[in-house]
Amino acid sequence: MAKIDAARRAEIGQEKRARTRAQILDAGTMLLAERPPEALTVDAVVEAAGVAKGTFYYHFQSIEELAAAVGAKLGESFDDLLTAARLELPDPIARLSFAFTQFLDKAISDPIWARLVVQSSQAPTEFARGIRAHLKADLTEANDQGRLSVHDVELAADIVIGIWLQVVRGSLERRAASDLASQALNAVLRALGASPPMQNLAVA
Amino acid sequence: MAKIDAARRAEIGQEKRARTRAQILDAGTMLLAERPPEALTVDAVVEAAGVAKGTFYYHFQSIEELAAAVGAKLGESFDDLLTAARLELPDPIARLSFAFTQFLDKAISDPIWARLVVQSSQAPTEFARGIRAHLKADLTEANDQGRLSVHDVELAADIVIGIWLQVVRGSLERRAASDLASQALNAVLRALGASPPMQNLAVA
DNA sequence: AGTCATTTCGACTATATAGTCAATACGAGA
DNA sequence: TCTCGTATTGACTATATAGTCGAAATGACT
Repeated sequence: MAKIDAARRAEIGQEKRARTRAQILDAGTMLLAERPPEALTVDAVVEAAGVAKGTFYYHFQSIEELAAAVGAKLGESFDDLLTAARLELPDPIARLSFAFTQFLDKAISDPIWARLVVQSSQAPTEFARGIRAHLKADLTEANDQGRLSVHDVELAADIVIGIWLQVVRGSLERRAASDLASQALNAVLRALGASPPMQNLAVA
Repeated sequence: MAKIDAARRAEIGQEKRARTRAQILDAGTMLLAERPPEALTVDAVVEAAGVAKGTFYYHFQSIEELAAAVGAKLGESFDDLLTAARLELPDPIARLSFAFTQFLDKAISDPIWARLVVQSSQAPTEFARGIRAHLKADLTEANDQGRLSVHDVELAADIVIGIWLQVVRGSLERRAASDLASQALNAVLRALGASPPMQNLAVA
């Protein structure tokens, strides 16, 4: 007897636990891509994840908590797409353009991700506010440099986000044209009254 | 006895019936402005409408049918805002601009309507397709006149709709600036690469 | 006041979904 | 093989929602 290493025991379970949690999270991701959280049932999740009902409640307190976890994961995916750009591009419009294109390319190549983002855009979540905050920072900087026709930053953000979201919706319903991303980006820049970033960056 | 006029009887009930149906429709409109149809329950509707459950099923077969009726009513409200413009404005860009502004003004002055439209934009309904069809017709005509930079009509439609929807969302969360509508319209026209309509709208 | 087609009501049964918990399975180390 | 902390299971109770239906109310007309 004697030695009962609690920490070790917890460690042991961790892998199995993490795997099951990931299963549930993936199932939730898939389901939340096609319906709003209000219409998501625990039964549907456990069936899709292939686990028992009790297991769901062992990992999450409620559907809302699962939805929050999915939202957090989604937020990370956005950060992943951005980190490279944020450091290397000093020009705010170039940064904005790069991010816009990155996100759009991702949406076109990963429809489930795209559907999830579109669904999430309905009820402003934490990650959505983060994205908007970054965008507004870039827009403010560009505006301070006198490079925008739209001086209202909130409106400018709505223009960028609005076009992006609707173009993504369009790409989910119709086949996306090959030059859709650059076409959409140009439209955004024209809408903002911003000239395209000077030199060609890695945008092309 | 003798005379039992069935047609007359039906006519009698009509007024009461119409009133109750309108109550349910209004309640459904209010509730669908704040949640998606998948999350709407019959109990919630009948409570909001102040009628018994059986009454709901006497008028509608299901929540989906109610949602469709609300959608149809919404479609009519769009048509009402358009009919004046459609006949009097021969210029497609002027027409588009007028409609955009009309819809935006309506959204700003009627938040419930705005919320309902935003909610409805998630799952493309019949009326949404109608709006888009009209828009595409105007855009096609303008493009045929060589007045657009965006030649892809689907993309052009997504730009207009996307900006509109997101600006409406913004106006629901923040206070709308006084010149929001014209600012947004100018952004749309720039995005499309269309010069603003000539001076007076009454002339081509 | 009486008649009767129409409308409304709400109690009732079905079913679906939420949330709990005692029992079981798992698996690394003794 | 056995122990024991952790993870998983699924049957079970609660509650919520769907959908039905006989009874009651309504009101124009006689």
